[in-house]
Amino acid sequence: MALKIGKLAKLTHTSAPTIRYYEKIGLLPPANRQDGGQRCYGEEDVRRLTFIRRCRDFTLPIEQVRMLVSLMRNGDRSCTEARDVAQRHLLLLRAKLAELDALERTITGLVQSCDASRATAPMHSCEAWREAQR
Amino acid sequence: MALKIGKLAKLTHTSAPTIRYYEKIGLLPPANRQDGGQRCYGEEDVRRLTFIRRCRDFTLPIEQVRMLVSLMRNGDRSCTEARDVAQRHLLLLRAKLAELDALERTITGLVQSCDASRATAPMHSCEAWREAQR
DNA sequence: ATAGACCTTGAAGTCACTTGAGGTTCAAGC
DNA sequence: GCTTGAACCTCAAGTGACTTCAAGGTCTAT
Repeated sequence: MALKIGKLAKLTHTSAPTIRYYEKIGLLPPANRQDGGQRCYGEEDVRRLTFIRRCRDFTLPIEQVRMLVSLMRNGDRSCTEARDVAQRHLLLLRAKLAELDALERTITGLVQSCDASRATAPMHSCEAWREAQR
Repeated sequence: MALKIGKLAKLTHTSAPTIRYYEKIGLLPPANRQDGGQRCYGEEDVRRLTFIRRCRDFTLPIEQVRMLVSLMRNGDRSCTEARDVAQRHLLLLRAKLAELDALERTITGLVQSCDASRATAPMHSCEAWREAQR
């Protein structure tokens, strides 16, 4: 393997500055370096960063992600604490999925009605907008 | 009707400061005031703020929400522009739904495995963590 | 009429990046 | 071997979207 930062960023849907930022705040461990000083990564890093990004996409705060990740790494503690964090956010996550689903329906309807009215009609004739506001 | 800011905040899952902030940056119109100077709102505001919050939950930037809302209000323009914004974000939204779904499965598995191992076992015996990192 | 919840403004603080400046390393083509 | 250009480096400052604070005014229930 041996990925450079740009490749890792692409694989995990993040950005190079974000990865450096995570390293700086200790969410990722200091990366191994090549001779020239450039960071290089392996598969483990891909898995870990993917997990972190998913948590962040769901707006789990950095401090809680840090806790989950640290508990994942040193296996000498009970997982109760981590389980509780996970459990709490699972409820939130489900609520959020429902909200996003509602938004998806709203916007899908919007787009379809706009298309149906041939895209050149004035807004007030675009039923979708009235719908979207309900 | 006639809601005060706190009630509106509760109904729309926002906060009073957030509502004032939205008014300040022009995302919401200046609110009607009672005698004492306190803001009062109606059903229209509930609908509008709910739509705004859903967009924000999905991290649509304020400027794009502003555009959708403004297009919604003055019906004298073609809806093409709004349709495009909506369409672009619909794709993103679906990708995000898939990601959140993946996270939900990961975390559900995590919680279940933790429960199964009786919550007192050390982390390394908690299969869920290894799973979560895939 | 007075306690306590709820409201007002403006300014400062916070979180999680993101961008910019100015320089170094690396892989490819000549 | 040399050059060119993309991708990398560090450090500091900037940004978006709130959130919190300070210092007060208003409203409702007892």
